[in-house]
Amino acid sequence: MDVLNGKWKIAIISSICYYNKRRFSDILNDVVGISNKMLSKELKELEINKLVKRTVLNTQPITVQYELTPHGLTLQTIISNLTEWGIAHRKEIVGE
Amino acid sequence: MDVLNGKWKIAIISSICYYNKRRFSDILNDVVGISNKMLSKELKELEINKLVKRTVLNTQPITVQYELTPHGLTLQTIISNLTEWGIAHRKEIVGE
DNA sequence: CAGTATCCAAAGGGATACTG
DNA sequence: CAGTATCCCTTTGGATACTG
Repeated sequence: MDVLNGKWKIAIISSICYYNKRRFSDILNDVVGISNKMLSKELKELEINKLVKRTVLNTQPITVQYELTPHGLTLQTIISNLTEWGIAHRKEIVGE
Repeated sequence: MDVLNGKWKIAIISSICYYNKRRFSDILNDVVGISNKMLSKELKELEINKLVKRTVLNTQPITVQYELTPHGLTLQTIISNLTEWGIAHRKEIVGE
C-alpha cells in the first residue's frame, strides 16, 4: 500500500500541492534536508505512479515543472487525515 | 508523521485488530514473511507509541497477548482509508 | 537548471541459534 | 512460547562532482 514510502514523499507532494506548480530547485528548497539525488529519485517514482506530472519548459536554461495529477490530488484527503491523526498522536504521547 | 514506518506495522495492526486479541506466535503466522526479530522490534515500537497493549498471561509456558489500545483503534479509519485508496490506485495504474 | 554518477557510511532486515 | 543475540548481506541515502 505504500506508494508513499521514502520519508520525503509526503513533504514533496505537500510542496507541489501548496504551490500548485513547482520547479525542481524550488522543491529542493522547500523540503529541507533532501538531496538532489533523493528528490530526483522520489519524483521519478511519483511520476511512475502517476501522482505528479512532469513538464519541461523550453527556457534557457531549461526548467522543469511538477504538478499533481488529478489522481495525485486524490491523496490530499488521506494526507490531511494522516496529519490530523499525527497531531492527535503527539498530544497522546507527550501528554503523559 | 510516520509512526507506521517499517513495512510490517500495518499488517501487524491489522492482524491484532481482526482478532481483537492475538498472541505473539499467531501474529508471526498471520504476517507472512516477517521474522520473530522484526515482529518483536515492531511490537515494541507500537507499544512505546501506545498503539498496542502487551499483557503476559501466566500460563505454562507463558503466552503474551497483544491488543489495540483505544488510541490504537483510532488508526482504523486511517488504515481503511489508505486501503481503499490503495485499491483505487491499483486500478488507476494497471488500468492503463 | 535539472538532473546523473560515484563513493561510501549507516541503517534495515533475514537466518539461525540460544535463553528463561 | 516469547523473545534476545549474533552474523552478515542488502538497501538507503548523504556528499560531492560532473553533464547537457
